[in-house]
Amino acid sequence: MNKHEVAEILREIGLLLEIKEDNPFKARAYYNGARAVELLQEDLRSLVSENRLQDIKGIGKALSEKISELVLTGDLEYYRRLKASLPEGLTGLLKVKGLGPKKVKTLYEELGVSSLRELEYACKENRLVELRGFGGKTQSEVMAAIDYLKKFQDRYYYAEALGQGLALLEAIQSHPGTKEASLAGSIRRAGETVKDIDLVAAGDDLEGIGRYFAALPQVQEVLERDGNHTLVRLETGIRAKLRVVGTKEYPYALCHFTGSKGHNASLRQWARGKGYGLSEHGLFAGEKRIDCRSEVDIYQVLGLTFIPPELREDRGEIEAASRGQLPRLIENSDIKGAFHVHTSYSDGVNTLEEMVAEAARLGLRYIGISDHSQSAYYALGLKEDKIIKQQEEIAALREKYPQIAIFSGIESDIKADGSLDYPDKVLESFDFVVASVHSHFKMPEEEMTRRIVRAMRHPAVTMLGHPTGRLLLARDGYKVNVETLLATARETGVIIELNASPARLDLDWRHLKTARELGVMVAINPDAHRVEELNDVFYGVHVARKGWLEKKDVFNCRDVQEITRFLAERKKR
DNA sequence: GCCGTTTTCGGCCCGACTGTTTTCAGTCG
Repeated sequence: MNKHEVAEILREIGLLLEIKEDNPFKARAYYNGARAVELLQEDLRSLVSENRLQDIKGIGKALSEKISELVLTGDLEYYRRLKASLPEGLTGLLKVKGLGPKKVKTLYEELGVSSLRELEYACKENRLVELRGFGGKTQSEVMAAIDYLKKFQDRYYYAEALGQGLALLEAIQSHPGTKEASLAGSIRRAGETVKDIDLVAAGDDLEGIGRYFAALPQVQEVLERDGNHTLVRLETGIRAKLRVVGTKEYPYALCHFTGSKGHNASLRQWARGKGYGLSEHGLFAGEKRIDCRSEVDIYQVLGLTFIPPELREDRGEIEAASRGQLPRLIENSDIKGAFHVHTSYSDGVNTLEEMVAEAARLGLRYIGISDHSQSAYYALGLKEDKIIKQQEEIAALREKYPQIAIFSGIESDIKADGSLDYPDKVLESFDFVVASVHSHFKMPEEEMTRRIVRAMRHPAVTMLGHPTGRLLLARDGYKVNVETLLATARETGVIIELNASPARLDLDWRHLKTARELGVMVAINPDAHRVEELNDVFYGVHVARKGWLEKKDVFNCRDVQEITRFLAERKKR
């Protein structure tokens, strides 16, 4: 059992303990333990076998024993008994706004409610009002929350939210009363999906700015409105929330409302350790208020280098900042070219020349064309005659567009047994090969991992495309052991794709950090099927930043000579 | 359940909000 699975179980134990109304601090100890395990730099298994778990802050005798049991046997007696003592699905009730562990416990014990459906029914029967700590309002809130869950549980792609967020930001900044303003929340942290657009602004006329925001043309409905906080639904359906504060409070409010929740908690804990109290209103040393003009100041007073918003996920960034070891994150301007581009030879909308011309217009120094391979018949995968034709056209375009290097490649399906889609001789005719899974998604994890590892070991393979196959907001990826894939990448020199399509953003940023630590090279690929999608590469940059990547970790930040040399040398192996 | 240049016992991040209370518990971000 790996550290993420262990952390997941510790976290669930915390939730179950809260519902069982055990000591709340005991539950917190499990949450802290989960976090500590997730942030481990060292191999969990060695810590267990060398009996050193208790050296880690947040893990004492009891947790150490439980973690060992999980790692060694893959099971935990305590967890199983705890789970069996409560009905399955009870934790699902926590998703209802207004319900926490205590109320869930009451609902279960008094009414026997343990699922959303039962809860909905109990509300209709007017059963909640009689419960201690509940009342008429709670019941109607719960009913509304269930409706809400059913209707509006939708989240949005980062890419679609970002454009709208920036438009709102620009509008707020243009208001004469606005002194400063910024995106906040998960959209500022570049989360792969977001549920709403958070904004924070500073000015003297709090009321006026809020009113102005609520009256913007893209606002369809004002959902909540009071002194300094305005929640609206935009025409597109997405919600946007603006908070306006005084100029002095702005840096603290921005920091607070940027989150993440975990980062805030850890930052406050860190501040407390330094003798400060931190909240969205200020930074205090006892009664004395410290004056900070910006987020940079706040972090500095706390002995930390500035932590870019993308990194504020409570994954070791505070510790790294305290040691001055935060990465120097990649930026849009570091991108020199783009691989994994489709054309009308297969399922792309634009022609080869149109894609090349657009890439040149964007100032890219190279482009890597990779249409689908022959067994991807649904995507008009290329038969050998078309490959020859495309390669001839590429040769001609190289003459016509000397300002941009064009690499000829293919996105080869990884077949069920892990073999590739053409004979070696054909594969060798490309400058590069992206290997991707497009079929047989439902294999068991071990088999899928073996399949992909076999493909990665093929000498013609340059990159592994969308490593987990997930489609955000639509389907989970196939089951695969990403750690093994990364280890294989390290061993074979295969580049791991960060597929920058807004619906994929795959490999997930949580794994990118591991890739970086292993020294695995990452390519930020737009997987473009039309000219506009070449720009998607920049959404990938946001996610790469979230994964702690620097310019040097990213293949397509290299200049064209380096790329040419790299690809030539790989072919010689 | 964990932890200690404030503590080996008595704390554990902070503040706002809500609805239920009659001084506060629970939830949220």
